[in-house]
Amino acid sequence: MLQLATLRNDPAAVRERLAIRNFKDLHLVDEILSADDHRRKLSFQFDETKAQINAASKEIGQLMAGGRKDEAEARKSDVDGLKKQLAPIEAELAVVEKNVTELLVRLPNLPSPLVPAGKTPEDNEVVRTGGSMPVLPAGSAPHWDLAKKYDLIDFELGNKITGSGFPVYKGKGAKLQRALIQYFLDFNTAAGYTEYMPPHLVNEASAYGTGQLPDKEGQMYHVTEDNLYLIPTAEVPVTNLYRDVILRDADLPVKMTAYTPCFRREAGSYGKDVRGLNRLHQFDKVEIVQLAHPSRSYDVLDEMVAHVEKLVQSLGLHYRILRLCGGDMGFTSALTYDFEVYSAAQERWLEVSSVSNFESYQANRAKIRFKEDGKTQFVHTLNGSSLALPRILACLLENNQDGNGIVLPVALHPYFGSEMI
RNA sequence: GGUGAGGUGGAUGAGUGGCUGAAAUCAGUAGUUUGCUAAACUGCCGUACGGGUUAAACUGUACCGCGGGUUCGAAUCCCGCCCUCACCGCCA
Repeated sequence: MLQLATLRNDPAAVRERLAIRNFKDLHLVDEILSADDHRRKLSFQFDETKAQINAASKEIGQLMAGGRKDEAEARKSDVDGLKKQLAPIEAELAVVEKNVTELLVRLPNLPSPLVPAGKTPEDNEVVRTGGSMPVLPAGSAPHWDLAKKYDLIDFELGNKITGSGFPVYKGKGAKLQRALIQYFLDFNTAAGYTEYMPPHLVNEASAYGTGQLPDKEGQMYHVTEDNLYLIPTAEVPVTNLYRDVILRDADLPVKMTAYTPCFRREAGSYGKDVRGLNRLHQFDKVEIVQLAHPSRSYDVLDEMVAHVEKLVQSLGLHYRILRLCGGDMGFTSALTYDFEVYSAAQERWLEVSSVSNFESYQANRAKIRFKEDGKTQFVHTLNGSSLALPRILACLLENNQDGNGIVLPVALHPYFGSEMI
């Protein structure tokens, strides 16, 4: 969530920034400020009254010790009166404090100045394009046909044992998944990211820490029996490794990478978007996460984008990098770059990575801080996919089909053990 | 799942009603000194929200797993919850 100080310092600027992402409830800014004002007044009253009570209590102790019982009793009745005053203040303060937080959580992050105005994906800015447009031979097929032809993925079996959106990878299909995961992890650790294998279920505090709760409650699978959530991305457990931690400035940046399956309910999705590997309830992804010094976070973002770009390039895919417009950006992000690769058989771009700077928005929720020159402040958190597997696989299959099989990029040969499927 | 023990500041660990926001040790940090791959000594060293100040200094409140209760006063007593550990049971 945003820091109250940000709102207090320049509410007009906050409204202006929020307008970039077409945020409608701009009145929340003033509501929060006046609620906070109220909070501060009550808090002051509470503190003052409580100070009197504390002082009196101390005195009573001394009077009792000195055997001056009558005076002590008199002071006790003073305290009684103060406590009667305090009760309503305390009750109201609790309500107001809760109210301030609830309102504040409803504000999305402020878009960085680089974010273009706009409402829909069409308004996203193409930053650059790379690789070359694949030319397919006659009779080429979309990946769901190829997956069947080469017996790589069995969607029907997935339907049978779980449901749609839960594919079963088989034989070389399964091995290719494993090869991709290992290749991605090696690529990331070579760039200085520490590899983690986190739990795939998280508790409520973790889901709140990275902003999945309360906004995206319905998007996660919820194990109600134990009140745990299946992770929608490794970002959640990995970022939360540092929840409630105060680092030293010398510790920054913290660079982490993890492979995990990701679970998403994707309520409301339908149509050709969900065909084959395009949109799944369970998929595999390798994620990179960094905790950065605020003054360096945009350099770090550029570095992460360059890192993912090299990885995409090494797979020989035609790609483009988009700077998301205000209307298309995630709730918690300040600036997001999406990577899309071109699916030749489907003739459409597929998102395979999303690299974002959350500035202090997540850090404020998760209380991830660092100390510099004696001052404690929030880190900036960043993360990106490096990479999500299904759509990469879709493009690899479609773009590299030559009638006899699938020609794999050189980078994967040592991991897959052969050059073709 | 059963039984028992326990959750205190970065770590270890004292603290069973007021002198404790919390001893001591370690780690960290600033400095002094002697000097050689380090030792000794001294100071500082939790977080949040307020008041105050140009900024400090200074100062108030809350927090000893979480929530509630008893009391003039709670880390300390009571209740509920969560978690951890040990042993047993089960089991990859």
